[in-house]
Amino acid sequence: MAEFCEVNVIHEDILARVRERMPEEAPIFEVSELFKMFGDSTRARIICALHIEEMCVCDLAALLNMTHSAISHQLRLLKTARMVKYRKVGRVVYYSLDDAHIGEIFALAFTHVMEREGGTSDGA
Amino acid sequence: MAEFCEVNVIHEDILARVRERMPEEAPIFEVSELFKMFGDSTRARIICALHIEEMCVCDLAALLNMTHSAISHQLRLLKTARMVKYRKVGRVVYYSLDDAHIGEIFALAFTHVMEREGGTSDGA
DNA sequence: ACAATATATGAGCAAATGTTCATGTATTTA
DNA sequence: TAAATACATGAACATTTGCTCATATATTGT
Repeated sequence: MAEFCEVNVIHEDILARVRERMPEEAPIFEVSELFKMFGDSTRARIICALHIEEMCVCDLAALLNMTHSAISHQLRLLKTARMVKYRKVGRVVYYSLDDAHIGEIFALAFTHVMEREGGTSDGA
Repeated sequence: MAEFCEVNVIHEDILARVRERMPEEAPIFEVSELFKMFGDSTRARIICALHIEEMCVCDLAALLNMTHSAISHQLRLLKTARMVKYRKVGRVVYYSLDDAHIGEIFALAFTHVMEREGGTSDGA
């Protein structure tokens, strides 16, 4: 029974090297928050749609066959995560992707998934 | 009171165009499942570490300051999502990223986050 | 064979998440 | 001004998630 030294690291060398090159916790946390937004199929479909064209809440609801409320809640999250922007025309609010990177990241992941299992190469 | 037609689509033209180019639901679902794996800071840190070097459960637990059990549970999820692979040497199990794409996707998102708010450009 | 070690896993639990429902706000039209 | 429309949002609720704890399995060393 080791009563004093409970430090139980198998490979100190590996650990040292990884610690050296490991990024700060804060940016990793932010990246995971960004991915979290992609990580729900409703939001993923919204992003996918907005990657094609600017849309209003009503059209998104019709496209995804969901209530306006559900869409609106999700858009609020995407807005907070700075992934979508909007412009108001009268009482209609048009949403679009806030940054080209958002579409790129989604497209890269889509390609990965399609390559993984001989997909039908649908354009994303 | 419209009693018959409850179809309430604002922009039929936009909707038609988006429907035309929208990918199937199944692959979008898979992409969101993939992103879900990135969308937790513990898993994001694991992926980040394995992007640097192959590691065993014990070392990962030490690096991230978490229990072996927690790490093991997360590795099981990553394994199921085909994001990590492993090799056994005696009773030690070394994990590494299963596909180069995984690292690419993470790196791209990391870059996006760092560019967004003048980060310290830590290599991911 | 037995103890120690490295990892895996099921159950339980608190916290987070996504939807619905009801209601509020802003804008347009009659 | 009043009704209708497009959207936003708080509360409630069921589901999912991620951790801990206990226990199981496999491998090594004595």
